[in-house]
Amino acid sequence: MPTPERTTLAEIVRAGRDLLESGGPEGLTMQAVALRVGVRAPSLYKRVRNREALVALVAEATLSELSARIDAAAGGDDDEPRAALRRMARAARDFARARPAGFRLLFAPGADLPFDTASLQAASAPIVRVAVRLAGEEYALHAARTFTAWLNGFVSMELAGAFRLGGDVEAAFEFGLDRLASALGEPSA
Amino acid sequence: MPTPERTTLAEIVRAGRDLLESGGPEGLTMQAVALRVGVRAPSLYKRVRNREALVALVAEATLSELSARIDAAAGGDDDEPRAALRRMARAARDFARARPAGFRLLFAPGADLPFDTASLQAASAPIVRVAVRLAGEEYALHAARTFTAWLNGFVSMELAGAFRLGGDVEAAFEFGLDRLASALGEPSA
DNA sequence: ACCTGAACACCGTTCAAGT
DNA sequence: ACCTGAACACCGTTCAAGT
Repeated sequence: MPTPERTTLAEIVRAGRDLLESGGPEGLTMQAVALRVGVRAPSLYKRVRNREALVALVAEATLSELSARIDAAAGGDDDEPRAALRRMARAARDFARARPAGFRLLFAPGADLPFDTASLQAASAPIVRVAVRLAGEEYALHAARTFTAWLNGFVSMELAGAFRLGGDVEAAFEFGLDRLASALGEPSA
Repeated sequence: MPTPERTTLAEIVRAGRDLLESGGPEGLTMQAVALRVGVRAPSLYKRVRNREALVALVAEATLSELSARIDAAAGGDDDEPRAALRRMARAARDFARARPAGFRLLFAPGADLPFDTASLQAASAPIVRVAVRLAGEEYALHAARTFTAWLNGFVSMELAGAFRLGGDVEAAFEFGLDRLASALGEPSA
């Protein structure tokens, strides 16, 4: 005798994301997720292999949202590359502030969350595209990695509260953005 | 009737660091730590408030070791600043590879591990010192933050396995190092 | 075919009782 | 003064039994 489905995978992932933001990683329990979607914990295992797999799905959903925001900020290909870089950096930083726990999950996995290579590629694509225009084909990947590393590092440290020596953090962000944009565009020394 | 101490805080923290590296964050359990130092789990609470406090101590010990390595790599004040920057970056990257789980703990805390501001200051000091020589007093802090953000971001992404678009990751590291050193030394645009 | 209560292993933490 | 077993609350996960 079939029983009607009382929830969906999408609903479960959404509940996971909400719980992650409101209660951190340790707030993301199977019981809390189950409660939110109106089911008992054992039922979750019909849709998801285990908690780790659910966390991976949450990470992937977060990455794809970040990816979409960066993409939207990238602008057209006729745009000034430095302006595009600035918009993408702001978009990523704003996203990290809106979803700090989700952002942390992305590049700071407990063990190593293997997100899909395709998702990672989609997220990098707009950055690589701007890097091509800025640094040229040959150095585009290096330039994109340098920019992404700086951006991810800056935002992570900001979220972790690691900037505590005084000074204007906002100005430091602008400084880094300016200098990187210049540096990436120059011919190699 | 006093009982002789069967372990010490230092021993407990060491056990915590070892377990973190061998089994990740979830391998760092109170029971495993207790077993290693030859005591039962409840006894740990004589030296440590709870697991979270122990993790904070592990993070702080890791930060201070990283700090020492960067300091050792900084070299004398008569040295070429770009060479010093390169040595410090290598030292940090080597450290992250030797203690990946510990490194992850530093800037990717579950909630927000509040490490001691003094430790943070000690860790930044050699970088700020080189930044002064490279960028001048006025922009030293901005420059140090830009460099640290890039370094931390690059190493974190490397550890997380986020560089998967092909290309030479080693060369990307050198590229970033070169371009940053140049960019930070230039007068502001 | 999905859902559930019951059960199990495991973990963090407290506490009264030992020495 | 430190250490311990026992106990409690909580979590992830499995599974037989319900519909």
